[in-house]
Amino acid sequence: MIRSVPSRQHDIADDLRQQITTGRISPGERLPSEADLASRHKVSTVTLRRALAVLQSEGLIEKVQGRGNFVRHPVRKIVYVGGWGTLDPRTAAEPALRVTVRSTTVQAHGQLTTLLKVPAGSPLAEFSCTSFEGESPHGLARIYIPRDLAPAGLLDNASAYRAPITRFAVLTVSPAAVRETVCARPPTPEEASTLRIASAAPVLAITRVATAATGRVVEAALLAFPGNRIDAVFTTHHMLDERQTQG
Amino acid sequence: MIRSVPSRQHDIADDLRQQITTGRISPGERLPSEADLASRHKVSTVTLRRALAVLQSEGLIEKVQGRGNFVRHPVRKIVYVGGWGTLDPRTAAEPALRVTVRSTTVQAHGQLTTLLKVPAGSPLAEFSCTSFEGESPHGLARIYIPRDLAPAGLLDNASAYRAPITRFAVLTVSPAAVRETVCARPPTPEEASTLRIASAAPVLAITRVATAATGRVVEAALLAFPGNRIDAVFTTHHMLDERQTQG
DNA sequence: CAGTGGTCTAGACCACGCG
DNA sequence: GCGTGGTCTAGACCACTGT
Repeated sequence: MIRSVPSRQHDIADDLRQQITTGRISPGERLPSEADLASRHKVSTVTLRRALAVLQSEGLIEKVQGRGNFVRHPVRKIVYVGGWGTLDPRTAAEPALRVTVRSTTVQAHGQLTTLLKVPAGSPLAEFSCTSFEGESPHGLARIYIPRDLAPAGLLDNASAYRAPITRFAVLTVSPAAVRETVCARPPTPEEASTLRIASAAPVLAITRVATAATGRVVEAALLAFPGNRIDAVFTTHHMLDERQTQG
Repeated sequence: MIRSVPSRQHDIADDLRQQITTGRISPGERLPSEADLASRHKVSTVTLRRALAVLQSEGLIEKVQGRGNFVRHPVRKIVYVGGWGTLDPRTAAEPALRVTVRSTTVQAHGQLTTLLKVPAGSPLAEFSCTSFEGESPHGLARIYIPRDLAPAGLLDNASAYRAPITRFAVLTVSPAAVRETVCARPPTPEEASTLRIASAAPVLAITRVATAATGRVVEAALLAFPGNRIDAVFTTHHMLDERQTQG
């Protein structure tokens, strides 16, 4: 058995997890201070903090320096719908989320030149998006579009734009192809603080490149979500020109 | 500035990361013992171990109890190709990987009944796959197929099966639709030990459900990869007017 | 200011791997 | 047995948040 030596930190994590999932501690509520919890469970602060780190990596609690540890609101998993495709019913039923959008113009550099296949220095419209679910942020995006393709209105009045926020979509036309690359990685310091996750908690990072029928790349998006708060769903339908042996 | 107080653990992590990425410590090589490193950097063992945890969560090192900390082989990112689609050129160029496959018959239960849309207790063929890149494991899969759809030969002679291993494909026919759900989460204890990652290091978990044209679910696969060692790529083509021909 | 989390120390003991 | 990593302690000091 792997758990032959049940570590104190996991015992405590299990105990607190129980209290959270059974509702004995309500979402939004503050946990007792770490010093309290440590003395209650008769462990050192280091051990107690490791227990909390487990819960944080599971997305159950949120740490705020100087204020305390808080139970996150019920893990209503956000659904990211890949492929610019049809909307999942669950997405349509998404609760109201707030999205802040800030748009600027930047020059292509580094990775962006590769993704967008433009020379360095090309003017790009950059949209920095952060979405919130109530208080807690739950998504980050930087979307880059060649300057001449950016919808004019957006640059002036970004806040008026109401988009399918789980996708951070800005384009108004459907591209011919979308390639999305997904990986799990530790958050950058900026992401960790913005999303209120631990530097140990993974983010689900999605790099989305949309290409027009002409082959021109019309959008590159760098998205980051708290790994435990999102499911990215990709649906692929196969044309019937392939052999279909299922009766 | 976020780094106003550059923590010792990050300084050390940065230093070691430098030595690893510049090749001053070779892949496969063992790092000095934690006690050594701690005294060299003049930090406590706890702090040094936190520094190593950072590198581990980045997939740079591998900890082996009783033996030491080892530099992982160059992060050759595995590419998981979603959607049962055409193979990415990079996938075709994948190095030889070893895959172990163990097949058994189980009865549908829990989540499986939902995924496969079969009643509890239905006979399923289960394929437990582990793939290795040299020494290090880099992927886990459990694939479930309704018993009557399982290729007969596989059940008897699984080892003979050589499949596109980055996809853990078992089906020999293309399904009509594939839905893949991706999330990042902490590994289960089993995954952590099999993949040799920390319990804090995220796995990229992919749940794949393949459906035939009839609507019958012909496969459910639960995949887990070390988050930092894989990119999952999903490509969606939109054929609004143009009938695409891949190629 | 008091209370909280964030980082760190200088030890200790245990479990594992290997000769 | 010995060296290794894994867990833990009982403090300490700093940075942040609120009053």
